[in-house]
Amino acid sequence: MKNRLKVLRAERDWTQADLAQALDVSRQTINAIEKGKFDPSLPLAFKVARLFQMPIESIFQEEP
Amino acid sequence: MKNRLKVLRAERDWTQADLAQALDVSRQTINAIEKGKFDPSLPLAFKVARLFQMPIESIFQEEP
DNA sequence: TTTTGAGGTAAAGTTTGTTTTACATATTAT
DNA sequence: ATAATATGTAAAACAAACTTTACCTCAAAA
Repeated sequence: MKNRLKVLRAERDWTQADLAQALDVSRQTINAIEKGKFDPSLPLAFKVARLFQMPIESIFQEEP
Repeated sequence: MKNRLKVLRAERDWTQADLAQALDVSRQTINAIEKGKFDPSLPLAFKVARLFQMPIESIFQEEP
């Protein structure tokens, strides 16, 4: 799975720590997701979508 | 998280085993998700959405 | 009335997601 | 040039997702 977290963060000038706090997860979790180490859980993906107010599919995408 | 798997299955007259096979997971996984025992992973949610050709949010919903 | 198919469940085990702590490197501000 | 902030990473531990095996109940079919 690819994701646009880094870009969405940049658009808002948020740090990984900022995003982590907004989502109530650790900064390492954000870093790991951004670096593709693992995918978020579905509940966390929903929180991300709600935070950015866009569909999950426009933030996370299956890799071809 | 709530989900509409049971209804989507029923509309297609699919068994839990049918759906499990289509998604390449075990029947117990489908049963557990339908019964709310746990949420699917994000990759599995994407497979479900692709199979039913609808957005993740129209299949899975955060509980109020 | 026996068999079959569908759904529910449980235990044990593996894999994946997440936290905490900790440190290292890079970038920015003073 | 130094200090502070942002990012990358790693290990250990725990939690959640998923598999396999196995068994049980119920309803419908044969």
